[in-house]
Amino acid sequence: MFIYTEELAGDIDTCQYRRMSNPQMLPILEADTGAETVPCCAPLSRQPLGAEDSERIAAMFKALGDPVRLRLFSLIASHEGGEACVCDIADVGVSQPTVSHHLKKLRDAGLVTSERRGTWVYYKVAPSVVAALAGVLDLNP
Amino acid sequence: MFIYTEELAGDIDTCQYRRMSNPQMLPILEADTGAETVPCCAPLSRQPLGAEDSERIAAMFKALGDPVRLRLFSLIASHEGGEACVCDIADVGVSQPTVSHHLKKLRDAGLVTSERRGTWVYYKVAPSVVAALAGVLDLNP
DNA sequence: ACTCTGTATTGATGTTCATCTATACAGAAG
DNA sequence: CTTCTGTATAGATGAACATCAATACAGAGT
Repeated sequence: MFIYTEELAGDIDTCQYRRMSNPQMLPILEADTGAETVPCCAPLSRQPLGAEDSERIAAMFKALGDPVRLRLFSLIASHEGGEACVCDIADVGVSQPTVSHHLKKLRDAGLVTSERRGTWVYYKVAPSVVAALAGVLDLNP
Repeated sequence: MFIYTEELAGDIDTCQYRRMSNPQMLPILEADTGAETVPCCAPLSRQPLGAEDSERIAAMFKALGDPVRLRLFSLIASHEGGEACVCDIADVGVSQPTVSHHLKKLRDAGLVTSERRGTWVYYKVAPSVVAALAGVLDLNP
């Protein structure tokens, strides 16, 4: 399932890996930049997370830990191109300011990025961040 | 990455799937029973989650959304056999009642199960639940 | 300039939550 | 039965959070 760079495995918590289904290396960079790459860790079944890694990764899980945010995220992810206008996904049963608040939280967690195009704002998933999160959960490295 | 039962895909949110890396079907059952099987959904990039599915799955992400709980979970998952005594993982910087509190939350979320053996209590991961969570995050179905 | 629509921010409010101390419970060993 | 150790529960407290109404901001069109 995982191809894991063994030279880093026992050395430090933060290390590189790549998924077989999405074979791209993930260099270590800042998460909240919304860039292509993210810092991540070995699957949880490999080695326990350190205190700092736990903080960083838990923040991403926490962002998905609200039903409204998870729904918004899934609406973005399942939209064509992994991108959606706010106007397309705003109907989740809460007020418009609350939708905006939750989208900001998803953005701050590095799970989505936003871009204004004229009147509308488009949100898209940050694929490698999410792949890294899924990788952390992988129990069969 | 995913083999997805297409006959259910467009029909309803809750549907069956299996992972290629862990090729076992996951029939639909209760999550908090701690059983082998869990109810889960298509990857988020397939279709948006419904309101009820969002509640259920967000509860699992929320359980991993605290640094202490994520560390405890990783300590359990990375222990040999995916199982650990509380005494082995209790050193995460908070008091003993707080550790117990967090372990209960992980158990209530269906992510771990617990078993008393004599004086000690052992916690182990619920693998299919975690695999299902990882599957939900998969962006390349 | 003015207005209209889409999105973000501010400030307030009630709820949830993480944490602690104190205490209770369970099993083992005297 | 009593004591000791490991784990869980109860209750309290301060912080974080989800939500909303009101308001501000940004572009587009008239």
